[in-house]
Amino acid sequence: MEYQNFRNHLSKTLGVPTDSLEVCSTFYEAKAVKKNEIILSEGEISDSTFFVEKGLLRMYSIDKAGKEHVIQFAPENWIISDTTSQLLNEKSRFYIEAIEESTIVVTKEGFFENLAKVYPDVAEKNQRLMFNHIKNLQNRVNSLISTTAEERYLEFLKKYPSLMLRVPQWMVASYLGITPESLSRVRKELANKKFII
Amino acid sequence: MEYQNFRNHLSKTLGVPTDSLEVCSTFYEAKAVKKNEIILSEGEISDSTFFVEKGLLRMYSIDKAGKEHVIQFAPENWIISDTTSQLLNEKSRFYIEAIEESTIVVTKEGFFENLAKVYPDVAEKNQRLMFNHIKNLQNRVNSLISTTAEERYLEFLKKYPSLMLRVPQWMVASYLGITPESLSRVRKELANKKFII
DNA sequence: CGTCGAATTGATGTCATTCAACTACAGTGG
DNA sequence: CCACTGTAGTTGAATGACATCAATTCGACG
Repeated sequence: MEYQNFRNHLSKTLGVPTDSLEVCSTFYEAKAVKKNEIILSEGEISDSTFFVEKGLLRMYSIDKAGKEHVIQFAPENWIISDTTSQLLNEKSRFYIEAIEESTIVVTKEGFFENLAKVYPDVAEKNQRLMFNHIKNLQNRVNSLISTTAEERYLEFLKKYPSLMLRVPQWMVASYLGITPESLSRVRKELANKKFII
Repeated sequence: MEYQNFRNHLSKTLGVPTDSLEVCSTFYEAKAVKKNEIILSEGEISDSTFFVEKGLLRMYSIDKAGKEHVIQFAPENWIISDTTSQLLNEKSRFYIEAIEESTIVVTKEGFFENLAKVYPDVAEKNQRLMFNHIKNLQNRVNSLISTTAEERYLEFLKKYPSLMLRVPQWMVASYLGITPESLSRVRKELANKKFII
């Protein structure tokens, strides 16, 4: 069956039956994206959300100096979107790009509303997901203003154990808010202290 | 009339008439809080949101070393709550405290749901507010990983022009993720460059 | 007026950046 | 199959940004 992860995820997080997708089949479509393909660019307005069926995406910004800064990674079963662009109808300040060859499910405007019509508690469950997102962002802010690069790296390893193996090191550095060189040194330090990596 | 700001705010952001509050009057109450009074502590579980009718609140964390880190300020007409504690039912990791003597409106669990029953598009409008919150947090993360202390200070001044006059400088430093000493020097630098403060 | 926290300032230390050089390795085209 | 190229990662030396510690001043308020 297609969209297996998508179905399971919706079932698990929104509490709808796995065959519930038929009711809003016109509101989503699968898309294969190649490595390094950009599916959302700065300045675009998009009302889509992207569910990662397989593969790995990242969201990042580019500053005036031309440097990239990773805001978020999205491996399998994650939903990623620029909420600003999506609901507030503003131009996106971010890029979303595939780090690996991926399969994503693009849900269009109205998908969740439509699902909510048939399964009323979808709206509430959906809200819960958003709260979770806010929680993660608050944690990230908190950690950025209160911890060192080394601590943030250890947090990252703990929270996303397998991601380090799939994401280029310089992107992780960017996510942590440091340079690739600094991360390299942090890792060396940790290796010396016999924290195995 | 009481709760003037609260009514106006709900009317403006949620599109309900200013006299609509009667329908859910059992779901909120005003509260006067003194300066330095803590209305939510780490470890507590709270299903309330706090609307600032008058005054100024802040949300902050305390790290292992005992240092405070300001996550957010909330002046008049802001809503502040620990979303984690509120909807995910986990213990709060933050404190919420009054910086000035304040009047707040505490809305209890069910307030928005109840309002939404009578005014159906409240739910959607409410979601929009949450997206806005996410947008702000993303901006903050982006700025923390990509800009210097000076840039962040200037951003802060631009975004919250009057707040600098009401918030002790060391709290602003904490919000920016630097020490009070550093902020003092940043300000001195800017003064030299003839950016008037 | 005296006290206490806030803010400033200086001296010094630490962490992370920058720039540059070098290695390792994967992908490309001849 | 090998040479060429480009990107990732590491390392070193110098620099810069911010932190820490200590001393002093400022200012609000009882």
